[in-house]
Amino acid sequence: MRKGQETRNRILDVAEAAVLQKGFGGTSIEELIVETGITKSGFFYHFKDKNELAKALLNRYIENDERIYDEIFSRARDLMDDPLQSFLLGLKLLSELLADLPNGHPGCLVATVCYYERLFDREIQETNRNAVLAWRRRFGRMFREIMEVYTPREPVDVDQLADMVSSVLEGGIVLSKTLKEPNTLAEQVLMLRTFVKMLFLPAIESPLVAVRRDQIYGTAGGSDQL
Amino acid sequence: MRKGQETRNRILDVAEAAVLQKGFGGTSIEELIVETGITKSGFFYHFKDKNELAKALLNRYIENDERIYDEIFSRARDLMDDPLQSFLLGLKLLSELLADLPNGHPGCLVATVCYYERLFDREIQETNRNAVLAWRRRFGRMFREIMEVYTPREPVDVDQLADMVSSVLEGGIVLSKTLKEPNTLAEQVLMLRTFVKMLFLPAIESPLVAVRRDQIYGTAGGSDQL
DNA sequence: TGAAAACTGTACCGTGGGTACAGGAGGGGC
DNA sequence: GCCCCTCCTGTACCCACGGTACAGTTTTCA
Repeated sequence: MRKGQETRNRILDVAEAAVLQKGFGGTSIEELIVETGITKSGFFYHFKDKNELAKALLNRYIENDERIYDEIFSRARDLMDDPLQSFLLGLKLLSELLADLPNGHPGCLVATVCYYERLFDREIQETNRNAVLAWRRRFGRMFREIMEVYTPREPVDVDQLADMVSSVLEGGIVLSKTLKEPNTLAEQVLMLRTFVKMLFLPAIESPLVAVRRDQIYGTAGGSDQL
Repeated sequence: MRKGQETRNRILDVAEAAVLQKGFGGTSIEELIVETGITKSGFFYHFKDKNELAKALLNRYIENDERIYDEIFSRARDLMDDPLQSFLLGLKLLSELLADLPNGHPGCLVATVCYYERLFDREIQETNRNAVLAWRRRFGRMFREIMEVYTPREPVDVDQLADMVSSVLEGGIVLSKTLKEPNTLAEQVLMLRTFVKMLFLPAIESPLVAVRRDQIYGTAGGSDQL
């Protein structure tokens, strides 16, 4: 039982890398079994067909993705008490993590599935949709918390704001991969951070404003701390 | 000569729709010739292999894409004299155009190629890279013009800012397609517009602005003008 | 030690990408 | 009226890949 899981995971590891580079249609089962070091029969013992492989791949990817966001933003939450500062720190940590990926971000499976949709069954499409909705809820929750304390400079819909985080990440990955510039993704995340900062931290300067708001958030020194 | 081009374009039309839904690997030549109403030999008369089809598809897509941006932003330029107002109008027009697409945005071929890269030759990858660089130059040019008149509230790199436009578009497409919510893409573009607006149109209202640069950040009340 | 789990090996099928030609319809230029 | 060129059709064939079927073998662990 343990051995089986191990092999299964090895297949998934190899498959994930291949699929992110070549898409599902471009990845052959043949190459997966060669690289994993098993036989075709062995492969079909673990996954009854390619669709089932995709399902397992996507679920594992989403779980891992969620875990990373959990870690980063809960760490940021521990370090900063203020929800906005905590979120801004989270974005900074995220951008650092992305910048440290040795070969750049390998790609997002959600996007891969999105551009392959019609060949998968409803279940996978629903899983993918739910993953994006989970991002919306995650970041939406954070922005709602922020909005309990801060008033945005411009009127914004919380869900749309939350989606902006996902958009910039997905788009940043595409740009980074296409340009073969690993940094681009990290830079885009920092750009998003600038957006959020500007949206909630009014430029001011004017102490008149802050006083009336029964909260004064002060930051010292240059404008680019976490 | 005219007849040939016509057939070729029909193949490309069918292929583009199919590829955006199922990826290159998921699109069979068989289905293309059935839907186009030609024979296999006919297909290979126009394209010597799938790679050449991809090349033609990508080039046509990019050309069309550029044409659309040219139209939108030059129209905006005609209507507004100020570079910032013109750009903001352009984003508005773009979001309206995207919102009016009957079945939502069909997907971006640049992203499709990006997630399929390894199976194409260097030429296609370079074409794709150049398309993204062209976006960077296009929007970068616009932001540089804006910056001759306006000073951004936060220090930003022009190229990174330009890339933000591409990121939000690419990411918005992925979200929109995955969620099956056509509006999401248009909303994301408007969100980006909000970002640009905030970045260049200083908050306003306090003539005291910048009194003290070693600042006190407060939160202001309702502040939702352009 | 024995049953279940985790495979291997072999053989076979259909589909799809691709090649190789041979030939035919239709139009334009001479 | 003929010829040539473009734009195809038809046929036949090859290999890679996804997938099935199933019999047999090794490994694991209770």
